[in-house]
Amino acid sequence: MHTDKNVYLCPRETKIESRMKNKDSRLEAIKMIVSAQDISNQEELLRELAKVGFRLTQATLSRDLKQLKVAKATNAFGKYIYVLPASPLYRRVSDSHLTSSSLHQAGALSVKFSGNIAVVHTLPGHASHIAYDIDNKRFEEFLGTLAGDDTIILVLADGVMPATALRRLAEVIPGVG
Amino acid sequence: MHTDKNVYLCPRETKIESRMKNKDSRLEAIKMIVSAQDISNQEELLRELAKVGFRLTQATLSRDLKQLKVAKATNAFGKYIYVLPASPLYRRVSDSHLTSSSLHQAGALSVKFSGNIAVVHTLPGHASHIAYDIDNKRFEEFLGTLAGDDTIILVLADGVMPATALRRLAEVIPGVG
DNA sequence: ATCCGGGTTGAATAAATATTCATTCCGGCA
DNA sequence: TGCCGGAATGAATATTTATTCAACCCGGAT
Repeated sequence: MHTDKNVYLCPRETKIESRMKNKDSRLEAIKMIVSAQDISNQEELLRELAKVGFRLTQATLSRDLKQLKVAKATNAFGKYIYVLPASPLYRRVSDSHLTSSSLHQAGALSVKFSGNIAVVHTLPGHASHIAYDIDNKRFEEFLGTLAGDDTIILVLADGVMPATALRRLAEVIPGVG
Repeated sequence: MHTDKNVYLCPRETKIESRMKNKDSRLEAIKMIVSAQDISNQEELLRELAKVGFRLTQATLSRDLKQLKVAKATNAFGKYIYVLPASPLYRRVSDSHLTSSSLHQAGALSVKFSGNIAVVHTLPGHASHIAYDIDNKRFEEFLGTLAGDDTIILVLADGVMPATALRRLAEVIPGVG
């Protein structure tokens, strides 16, 4: 038995729209709750949803979570919690790496240019680490990096001069240039 | 009945060290496998581990995953997969809604061009998957792709315009362009 | 030596979660 | 109008995952 037809009274909305709205707002509520508190399982979440007026079964909730791509993870205290997929806008910023720059000085060996490509050679194993730091700076001059073990390929934006690129790289790899 | 005492023969290691090493290398293997391929459930992971010589039960695997904080999530294609916490893909966010443009849906975040190179940024961990899809299309316009964790470098054939490349990419990444 | 405690594990089981199946509610179309 | 198809949903069920319990191994303290 569905309750939708009783829940939405606005005469200007078709029932389909009402149901959509119902589901959508439920999904919103789920996101809200999951991000606001530690939810360990679906029953718990069901209870929270009930508090806000959403009546649904575990089956539906499971489908909702799948649609929202909510994941079940373990927090620092070994407790299971649901987490939202991270928005790319809030990507993690490297903290510890950037400070220990003297390591990088030893890590990077050379930078060479060809066309719109720069190739950075590093000590074996250091490439992804350094590339990670470069990425986190989000320089407009660099479209992206791709790291192997001891080599980074760095794509420069159109029209960027090697000298400019070197200046940017110097922020990550002191001693370069 | 445990098999540890039969498994490790090196006389220079104490049994405790052996067991630690065993578990540690097993955890390493788990991280490796989980980051390299799409694992949907623990049985699947058990089979992969068996291929590499690790014998353990689902109970132990469950504990390992909890310790590693591996999360079960849903990928862009609605399939359940395990993801490592190291990737910032899953973390707690409080304010932001899931800005799910269709780009985002497919795991791709942006496409930029420079000269004969296109750089595709993706959600962490999605690059090789998307690159794989691009490769499978065997577009004449693309000479090849190279994928890292969240970046794809795509080499365009001579004379191919960004607009053309975008049209091709749109076949793989709905919403591009 | 003997006990105690912490850590690891498997088997069995409990708990949690996903899916199947059936139903309802439309909207579109012949 | 009546029929078809798709979306949403709940109940029941299947599947998956976590935990309980007992056993074992060791190291250190008594």
